[in-house]
Order: sequence, then C-alpha cells, then structure tokens
Amino acid sequence: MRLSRYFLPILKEDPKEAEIVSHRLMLRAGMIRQQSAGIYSWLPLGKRVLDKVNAIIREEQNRAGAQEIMMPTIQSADLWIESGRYNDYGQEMLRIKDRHDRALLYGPTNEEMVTDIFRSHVRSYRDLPLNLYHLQWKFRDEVRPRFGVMRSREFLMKDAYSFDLDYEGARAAYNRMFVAYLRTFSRFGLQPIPMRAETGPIGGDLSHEFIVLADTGESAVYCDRTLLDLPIPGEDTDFMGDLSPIIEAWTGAYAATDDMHDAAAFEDVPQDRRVSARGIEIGHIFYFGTKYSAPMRALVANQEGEMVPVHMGSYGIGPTRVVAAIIEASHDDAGIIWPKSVAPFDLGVVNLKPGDERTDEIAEGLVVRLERAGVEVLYDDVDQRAGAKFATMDLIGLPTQVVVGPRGAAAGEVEVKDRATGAKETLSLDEAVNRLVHEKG
RNA sequence: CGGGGCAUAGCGCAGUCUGGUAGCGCACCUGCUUUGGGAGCAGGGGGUCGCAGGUUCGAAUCCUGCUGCCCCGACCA
Repeated sequence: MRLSRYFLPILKEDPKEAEIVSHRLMLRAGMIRQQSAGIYSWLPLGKRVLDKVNAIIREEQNRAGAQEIMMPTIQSADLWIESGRYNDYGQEMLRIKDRHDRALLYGPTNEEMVTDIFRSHVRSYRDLPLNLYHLQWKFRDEVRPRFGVMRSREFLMKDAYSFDLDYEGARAAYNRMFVAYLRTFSRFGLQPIPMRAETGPIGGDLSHEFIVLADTGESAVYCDRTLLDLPIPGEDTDFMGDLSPIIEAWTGAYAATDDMHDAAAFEDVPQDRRVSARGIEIGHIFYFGTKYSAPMRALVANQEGEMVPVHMGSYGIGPTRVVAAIIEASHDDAGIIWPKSVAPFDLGVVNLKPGDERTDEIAEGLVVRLERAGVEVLYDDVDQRAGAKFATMDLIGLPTQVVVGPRGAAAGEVEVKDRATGAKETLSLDEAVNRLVHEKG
C-alpha cells in the first residue's frame, strides 16, 4: 500500500479530549474518529488492527471447538421479557420503538437470543456439547463513556455461549474457553492474568476476568508474581482432553480484582511475590447454569429421556477494547509499538527521496519483492522531509521500518530499523528481503 | 446521576470582562529554496463564532432557553 494513496489522517498535536495514552495515540495515528460520546468510526489503520485481533480470536475459538454464527444487533424485547431481564437491565439498555410501536432494543448482550436459537433446534443431549460464538457490535448506554474505545458505549464483542447437559460438561466447556483465552491474549502480545470475578448482571457462580497489567488500568488488582511466569498452553493442546491441570495451575495462585480482594489471603503470599498494580479487563468468562435455559425452556432430553434445562456459560472478549489495551501495554514517547501479530502492516518502507530515480527503483523493487512474498507493506512514497517520515512511522508503530535513502540506494543498501528497540542495521537489498520475508514467515 | 468545565477554520488556541465588518500556530493549495529525525521564505484558500430566541443602529462578545462534548466521582466489558 502506498502511503500517498492511503487514508491516514495523523495528527501532530494531541487532541485535548484524550486523557489516556491509547486514546491519544489512536486519534493521533488516525485509527479512529469519535462520532458521538462513546461511539467511534474505525479508519483504515485502526480497521486493519481490529481485523487482525478478530482473526486471532476466531482461530482460537475455532481451535477450542466453538462455531461462529452471527446474531443481529437489534433484538425484540419479547425475549428479554421472557428471561426477566427487560426490566432488570436498567438505563444501560438502549430501548427502541419501531414504526408499529413494537419494543426493540440494541443488544447489550445475547444470552436470550442464543438461548432462543438453541431451544428451537436442539432437543437431545446427543447434540451436546455445543458452543456458538459471534463477533458483533453491542451497545451499552454507559452513564459516562471515557478513555476512547476502552470504555465506549458501542463496542465490538466476541461472545461465545456454551451448552452442556450438566455441570461437569459445562465445567469442561468453561475450561476450554479458559485455555483459549490464555492463548488468544498471549498472541496479542499481552500477558493475561485470570482473576476470580463477580458475576454481575449476567449471573452465575463461576467466573474469571482476564486482566492485563497497565498503569492506566481501571481497577486495582492483586496477584502472585508466579502467575506472570506460567507457560501459555501450546497450539497442540488437546481441547477434547482433560484441561483441568492447566486450569489448576492458573488458578492456584492468588489473583483478585479490587472487589474480590481478600487482604488476609494476600498476606499469605510471600512478600516478594506480591504484585499490587492496576489492570485492564480484556475478557470475562461465566458459568451460569440454567439461569436462562430454565425460564426460557431451553430443554434437552437426557439419557433417561427426561427433559432438562441445559447448563450454559458465556465468554466475552472486547476486541475494540483489546486494541486499546495492546497500545497501553506497548508504546513509547514516539508512538505505538505494535506486536507483530496485530500490526496493521508487517513493515514500512520509507523512501527518503521520492522522485530520485535510483532511490525509487530500489524502494519500489523492494516493496514488490516483499509483497510477492506475502509481506504486508506500507510504502511511504510521500514527498516529505526525512524527519516527518520517521515521526509518522514511529507514531503508527509498524514493527519494522526499512529506510531507503539516496546514499544507500547508490550502494544497493537499505537500513532496517526495529521499532521496539530502535536498533538499526544496514543490509544489502537481498539480505534485507531474505531477512524480512523470513521474519514474517 | 451528583460536581466542575468547554463549544470561534481539519487540529490546538486567542479574541468575550469593556459590543463596532474574526485572528494566531499547525495542517491544506501555488511557487522558489531545502532535503537522514515533525524545514525556510513568499503568496493563497478555508469559519452561518454549537443551535434558537431576545436586547441593540450594530452581537463571537450582553440576556434567556436548548444541544453537544470533556473532566472528577459513583457505575461498568
């Protein structure tokens, strides 16, 4: 992609409304635009990151046996009246009337709807376990949206919903999502810490929040340092097998958010292992049993032929929030530093002197070779001074920058710079291509 | 929802107190020079001053009402 043709409205100055670093950098890097309080458009650069995040989520959900569906944003109030939540949910629910004066709502979550889908198609325990997930926009009419997409009113949400015959089955489903979450967040370059959580309005009695530590986190969190060193379950994890040893390892040490904190229990953690920090919640998983299946009569026949309500769980990740969390965890004074897995482009090629025959030839040849090899390249062919180009590249945070200047071009050399470390290396064209294609691989 | 604040060009701001034909920096367009860390000079384009009323010969400025947005707190993925 040529930068001269790319819609990247970067800002040199800090927008005054942005208080936290991720919000500021997302606006400055031209990733998002606020349309209304807590409602954002995603511009090309931001959209690319969001797509990468979603792709990883899908891979790991599918790996864990979940199946993707898509449910509407607009729901009928009827289902919510049935579950009893229409009155309970309160002002956060955006309620709408259609032209026939029928009560609709913009979905804040989808337990009722997925339960309806389930009950209308599944009759037997033989069809279980089942896990359906979707990625969809949700709306919660927060009293005070803030921090950009970290706490917006409209936000993208991946929600998975599991259906099992009994508690044991549901527990296994919960464990599968638990492991999938560890893998997912790890692939974002984040270090997830599962913490026991309150179940809130979703209900239920088994719940974990996945927290990443960040100075700007919304809540105080406390945990045992050993959790920071646990190995992430590998790609070869057998999701059909017994995952409980993994879960036990990850839930054995102390970890709690502010509202669940037990100061006395925390005292039992050796002093040098106590971590007291701030955290961002990027995922939340619940087991809630028959809370919805019972009132909504989502019943299946068990082996004895009795109709029993299914045991359910729900498992959320907010991709839009995740993008902000990644920036909170990975940036410096110059801008964003994307982990390779979610970077909007693999690398940027900076042509320091567009219009110079030799420099253009080297830079464009490099771009073509890299793109043919499947590398995603943002090619800065804009006629600007070097300083401005470097500042832009640093701001948007592509993991690697390849600088092609007239001096190096004459010698057939380019400079490869690592955004995170700042390390620069001068390489021949062929060396650079080999290296960069290999790193992408 | 309690408390505080802001609204003037794409962005950041001055002008409002004390009414008199709307300004600065960045960005944008043209030209020349410049060219390895956000260039310089010259010229140029762009604003119903959030909206609606009112006062006045005259309102960005004074008065009334409304709307939007931000910050602190309570609440939340």
